[in-house]
Amino acid sequence: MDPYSDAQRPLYEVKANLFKGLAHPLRVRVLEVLSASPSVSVADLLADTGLEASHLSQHLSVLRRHNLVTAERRASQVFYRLAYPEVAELLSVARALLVRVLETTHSQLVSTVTLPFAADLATSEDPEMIR
Amino acid sequence: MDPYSDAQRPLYEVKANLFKGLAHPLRVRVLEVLSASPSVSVADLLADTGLEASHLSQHLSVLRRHNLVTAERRASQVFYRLAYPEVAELLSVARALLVRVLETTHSQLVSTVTLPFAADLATSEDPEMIR
DNA sequence: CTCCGACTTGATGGATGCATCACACCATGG
DNA sequence: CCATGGTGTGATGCATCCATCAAGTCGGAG
Repeated sequence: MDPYSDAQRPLYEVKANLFKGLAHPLRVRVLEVLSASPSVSVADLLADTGLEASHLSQHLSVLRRHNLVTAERRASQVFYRLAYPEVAELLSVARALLVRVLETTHSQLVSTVTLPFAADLATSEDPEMIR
Repeated sequence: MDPYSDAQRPLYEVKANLFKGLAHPLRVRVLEVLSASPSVSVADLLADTGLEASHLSQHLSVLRRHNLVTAERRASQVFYRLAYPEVAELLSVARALLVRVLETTHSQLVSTVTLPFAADLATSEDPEMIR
């Protein structure tokens, strides 16, 4: 990513671009693994994800391009780590949000399912609320 | 989003899906505006973003579907707000990460540009580091 | 009731991302 | 030097997302 152009674009565009880099399950998985270890070899990531080497490499390339990870070659092996500890923080906050979402929507769904008139109650709680 | 299927999918998939919902500049912009106000009318969002109504509506639909915002109709107007305060927190942490990235990459670029031998120095700092 | 402003939904062409296979590059041992 | 293990890059068909226009729905005033 060109640091000059990032510095000159609106922050919401730069943020959206960051989220694009994060918007694939396997890339999130890789970052989670890297959050749990200081440094991980590509071989270990291959074992963890079950991906073919070139497939993982493509995803790692995206992560590198977004400055989310750094790569270090040691002999014939390459090791990856998070480029910044803030990446782990971001994943952690995302998790907290999802837990919250899940608690809320799941409890609503459960109450709808288990109570015979719950559908009516749920509707009358906030009749103006469009979901 | 189906709460049951989210509860049953791996967390990294659910996270990635969340990031997909965030992966467009205008959706980030909307969330930022909503982070700054308790409740914002669609008309205000239209004015802020400069979008055509149907275009904004499509993006708002994505945000609703991802449980990031809630909508409330009052007479002929609709008002939006963040579904959870954690959404603002996530944007804030993303910002902190980007600031960090920008500081780091920008200072590297500046040192490369301003010092005649800086390119050599930057290279020898960590010769094993692949960027 | 009709009309109109506000907003949403549907359809679609073009842009971008993903998965896969072939090939390239690097490091090391024989 | 060649062979091999480890990893990265390029090309491409298919899937998904984005932007845009047309049409639909809701609420309220006359």
